[in-house]
Amino acid sequence: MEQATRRSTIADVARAAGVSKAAVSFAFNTPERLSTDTVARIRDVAAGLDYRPDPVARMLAQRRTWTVGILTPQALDVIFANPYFGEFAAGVATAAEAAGLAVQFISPLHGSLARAVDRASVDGIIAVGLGADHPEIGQIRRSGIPYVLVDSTALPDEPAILVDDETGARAAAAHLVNLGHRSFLVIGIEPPSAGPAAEPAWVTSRRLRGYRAAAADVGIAIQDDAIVLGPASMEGGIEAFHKAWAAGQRPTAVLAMSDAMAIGAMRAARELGLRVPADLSVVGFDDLDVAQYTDPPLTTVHQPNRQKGEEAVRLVIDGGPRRNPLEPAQHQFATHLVVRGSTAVVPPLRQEVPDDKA
Amino acid sequence: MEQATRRSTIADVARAAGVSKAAVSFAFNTPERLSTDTVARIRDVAAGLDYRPDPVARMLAQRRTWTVGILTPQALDVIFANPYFGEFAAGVATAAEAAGLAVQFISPLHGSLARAVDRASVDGIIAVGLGADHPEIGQIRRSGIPYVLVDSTALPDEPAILVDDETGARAAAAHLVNLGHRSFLVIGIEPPSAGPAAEPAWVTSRRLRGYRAAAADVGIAIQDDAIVLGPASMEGGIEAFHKAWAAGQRPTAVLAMSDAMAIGAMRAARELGLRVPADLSVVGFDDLDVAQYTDPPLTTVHQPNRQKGEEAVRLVIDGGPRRNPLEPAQHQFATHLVVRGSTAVVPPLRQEVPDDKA
DNA sequence: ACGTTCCCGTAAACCGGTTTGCTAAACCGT
DNA sequence: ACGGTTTAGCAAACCGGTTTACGGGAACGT
Repeated sequence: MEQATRRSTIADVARAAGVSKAAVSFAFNTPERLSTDTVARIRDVAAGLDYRPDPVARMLAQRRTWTVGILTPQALDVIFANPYFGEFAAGVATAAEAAGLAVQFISPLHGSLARAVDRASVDGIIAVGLGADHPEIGQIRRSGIPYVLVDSTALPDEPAILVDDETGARAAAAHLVNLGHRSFLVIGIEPPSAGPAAEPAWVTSRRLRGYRAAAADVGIAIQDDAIVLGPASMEGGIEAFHKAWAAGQRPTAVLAMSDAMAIGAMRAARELGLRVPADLSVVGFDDLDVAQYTDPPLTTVHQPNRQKGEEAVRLVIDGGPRRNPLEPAQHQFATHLVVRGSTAVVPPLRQEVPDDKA
Repeated sequence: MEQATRRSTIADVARAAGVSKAAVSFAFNTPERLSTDTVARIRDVAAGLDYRPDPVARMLAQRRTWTVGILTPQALDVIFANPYFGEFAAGVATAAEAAGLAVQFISPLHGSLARAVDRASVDGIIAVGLGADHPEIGQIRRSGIPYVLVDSTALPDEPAILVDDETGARAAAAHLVNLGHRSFLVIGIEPPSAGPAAEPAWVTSRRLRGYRAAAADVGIAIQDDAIVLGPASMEGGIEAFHKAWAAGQRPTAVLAMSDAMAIGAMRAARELGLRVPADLSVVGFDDLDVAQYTDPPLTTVHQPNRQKGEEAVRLVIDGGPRRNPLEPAQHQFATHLVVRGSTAVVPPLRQEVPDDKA
């Protein structure tokens, strides 16, 4: 029982093969610099010692980590609770794998995102859902590491993946308006940290603008008390709906800013004896895979979750210090409404609500 | 516009502060070794240069990466398609964060898991869903890195997170049997690689044993043509059900080995005009969060997905070379059936099927 | 006044690779 | 036979930290 046998290093291999460390390195990385049989011999010896170059030492020497980080302001457990993130991460993973990159998650360490960023050894950062005013993005900007912002707002030339939230939201609300709905409940995503919920750039605000625009088209104003915020999860959706209901809201339609919350809202509504969509229409946002499998299938605003992830990797990869200035630093995706079964015409009894508050 | 300003190193700080590199290092890691004002001065200078110790160099010197890896035999995009994995990963993330560890995903790189493992710089590996015969786990064993096996089979003393699959599966099938069902379709998870689907240790086999045991209690045998395999995703469930249906299977109940597949199966059944649970009962496995939100809510076998992840981290953390031998290397979790709305008594018309094949 | 201890800080080795000259031998054409 | 070019391989610097061994001086005990 020898104790945890120290892994063999490049020096061991060099010694055993009677060559220099450099030769061993070449044998693996630049074989054409050596004669074929030397390469073969070295590789044999290496295999015999089952030598495996230490990835960390390699990273240090090359000053590349071959890793991209996904940065999130929330703890990973809340992040993973929302399938949206899974789909986005799947996209990141796909593109990363193609580029030979590993994926690492960076989330607050003992409450501090800054600490986590410091600890992280990555070649690029994909920051999702950080408000533009978030202090950490300043830290990242200074650090010189390539990064890309996702689902947040960015300076005009800052690398970012954007989505046309407003148009999508507007389509969602317009759809409901066309079905005769006039009484809405908006379920929004609360901002990650304690930041002011009203930062005009936050996703919630953008989508809200869309909702309001469509409502305004028929002379309806969405009051502040018809807006309830919560975490983007199914539980969050349940709580949000119950809270609104308890506060006396009796909407005929729900505009949820995330499918997870929409699903939760449907559930909560059903618990309260409402049928969806007969008594209550619900529209989500994201178009998750599951949205097709809920019952009723969820009407929602489609955004290309996986593609966003893939594109983010691409942007961050050649988004180094001196990017090709011809290539756009930002990539905006379109959104569109997908009508499924969770929306229907306004229930007859509620149809005539001449004024919002008469 | 100076070019990508090189980040300041420990040497820069040392020079600027008029001390040695060692002092700088101490100032951050072992401040008590220095006088308080020296520490303060160094920290000031460091802050001024916004010095941030290079995590990679630190890893090399300490020979610790402060990272755990989650190893999966499938590509990450398919992994993330199953919410089960998200919940498990959430558990891992929670425990990792508490221990100050980062989380990295290790999945096949250009088709090779071995290559991915070599590239990965982690202190411990959580391998999920690898068959015990998978060659890579040999590689991991040899590498000396602490690891823990999840959802696979392990040698008696090998660190592993286990789940009582058989009991849970048996409960699921027994529930259906009690409702009068006699004609089943089993939807199983296909093994990751091209390995023989029949490796007796694979999850699918364990759960199948449970199903068969309960069926045998009433003299029913589940034939091989009543078993259909597919990837553990909603799409996989849809395809599986359609395939079975096309092959002439007309079960009154479906035993799915994953909730994702169960949800897909419900969907497929509905497309074929079957009502769940009136015409067809469906039982899943996993008890995902979403299982509560499908309609009908899914009857399923509960397993503690998040806890499994948390416990895996714990095991791998102090599962180093010389673990405390008193502590168990393996941790087995119990399972139990959660009855919701997707199961009901067998439809009257199908009630009398005297012999399986008369 | 002197040996001992303690405190503070330094120099240098080290972690395990990669990469940059550089040299000695082989090859080449004339 | 000879200068010029390849080719194959080596030595050493380097990446950016951590850690061990050691030394100088102040404080302490007697």
